[in-house]
Amino acid sequence: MTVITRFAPSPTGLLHIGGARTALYNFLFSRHHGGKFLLRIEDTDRARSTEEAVRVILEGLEWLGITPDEPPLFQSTRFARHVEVAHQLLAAGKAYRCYCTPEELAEMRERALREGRAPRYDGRWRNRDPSEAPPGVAPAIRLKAPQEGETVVEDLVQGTVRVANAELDDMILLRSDGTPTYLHAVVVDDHDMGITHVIRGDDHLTNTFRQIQIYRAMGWEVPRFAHIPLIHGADGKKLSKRHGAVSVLEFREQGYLPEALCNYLLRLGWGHGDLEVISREEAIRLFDIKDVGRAPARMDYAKLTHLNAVWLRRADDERLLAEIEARLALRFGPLTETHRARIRALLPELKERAKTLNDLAEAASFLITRPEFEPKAAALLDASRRALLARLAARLAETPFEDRATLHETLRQFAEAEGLKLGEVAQPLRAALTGRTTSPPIDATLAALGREETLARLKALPPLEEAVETLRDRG
RNA sequence: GUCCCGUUCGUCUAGAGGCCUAGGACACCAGCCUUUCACGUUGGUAACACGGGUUCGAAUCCCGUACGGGACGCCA
Repeated sequence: MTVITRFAPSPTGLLHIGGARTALYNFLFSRHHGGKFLLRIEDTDRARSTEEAVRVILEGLEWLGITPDEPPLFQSTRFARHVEVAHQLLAAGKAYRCYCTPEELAEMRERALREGRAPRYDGRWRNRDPSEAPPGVAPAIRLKAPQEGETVVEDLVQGTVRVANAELDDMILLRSDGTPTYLHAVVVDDHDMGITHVIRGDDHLTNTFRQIQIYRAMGWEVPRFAHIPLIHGADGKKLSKRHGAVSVLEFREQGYLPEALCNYLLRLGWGHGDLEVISREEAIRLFDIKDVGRAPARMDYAKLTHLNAVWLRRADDERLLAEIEARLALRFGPLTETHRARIRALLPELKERAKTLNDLAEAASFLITRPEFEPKAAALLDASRRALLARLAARLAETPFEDRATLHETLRQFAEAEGLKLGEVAQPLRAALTGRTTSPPIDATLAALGREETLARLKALPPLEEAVETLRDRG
């Protein structure tokens, strides 16, 4: 049997990391078993569904590399089929029309709650004769669910979960306005799509019992289920639109790499020994739904960021260059080939130091624009250091810049001649060239910037007394 | 309220009765490396929710308690 899984988000909000992880697990599971992964957009709630949300889901999945094997199916297009199945059930005597009014149901619920019972439909139309139907009332169609025995889910994650059928009431299949309910539509679609494994959030676990009853009533094969725990926010509360649920696209904007986010999401609720850094290929090879934990996990940005730094260091330089360029161009306009060459030259050093693409772009910015000086850097550029740098400039004017080792040696000899330690030369130089007190190694920085630009910056050092004063005033 | 699920360092997890003096990762602290910052590296702080069983032996099995989560809709 070919494994077919699906991700079935409703386009009423964002694609947040909880949804993204569900999609990832479905994807990995199907790939691990050489099967298919499908996408179904559950847009039956027309009032709340938006095209924008659909776009965000599609774009988010695309970015994460979790793409379906077939074009997405929109649930709203399946309306007629949902109705058809409900009527089949009706004709087979496995469903019935219920003429209860909303007021009646509300009262039923209230009384149950008051008497400490679970709020359930009491089945008052289950066995009534259709001739008793009140005139002018449009009926809902309810499933004639078994009342005795129990319904069991052999869940791949949760294990065997059973509930007494007496706990379940007769669910509505078709509303009185003729539209299908979610629970019914999902079953019909999953069946028609040939879904073999339903992997979803464990907030659906208790829905599963009712869904199984529909499969049974139709005589359909019941798929395997795997209910994975929800992801909670950093504060341990459920992720919701109002509460820490950010779109996966925001992670992209913040400079996270899709492979890092996937790696993080994979490890959130799943583990394989001591493995932490896991590629897509390894994930496909190792992923087993049985290894998914049962407790909800919390989002931890620090770990995500760490993983991002790991993947950043492994990333291809040209790809990173494109990402940096896209970000810097927003601030400084199009880059020139000279700029690109500088970034390329320093990239191996820059990527060691960055946690996100945004960090990386920021750290590279001095290569394409004259720096603004941080107070601590400005403080390094007092009169005597400026004189020192002027003497150094004369030496650098005669030094080839192609080779880091040569530059390093030049600096070392210069420092020695001045009776200084290397750092006492390197720090003012770094400050003058980058405007900061931290940067990649000074020889690499010089080499990337080139002789012409280096000398120009040393010559054109702006007066920075003001900054120095400010720093002094602050203590 | 009823039903369902869960509970190992701050966080993510390893752990399928003896391999556990409970391992790894992030974060944190200290040291080393060093031209700054990172990287790297060495070490450290830190957990089996609680109470009863079962067993020669329990983080692992059973029961209860507490706490957390989810579901109970003519929402999805």
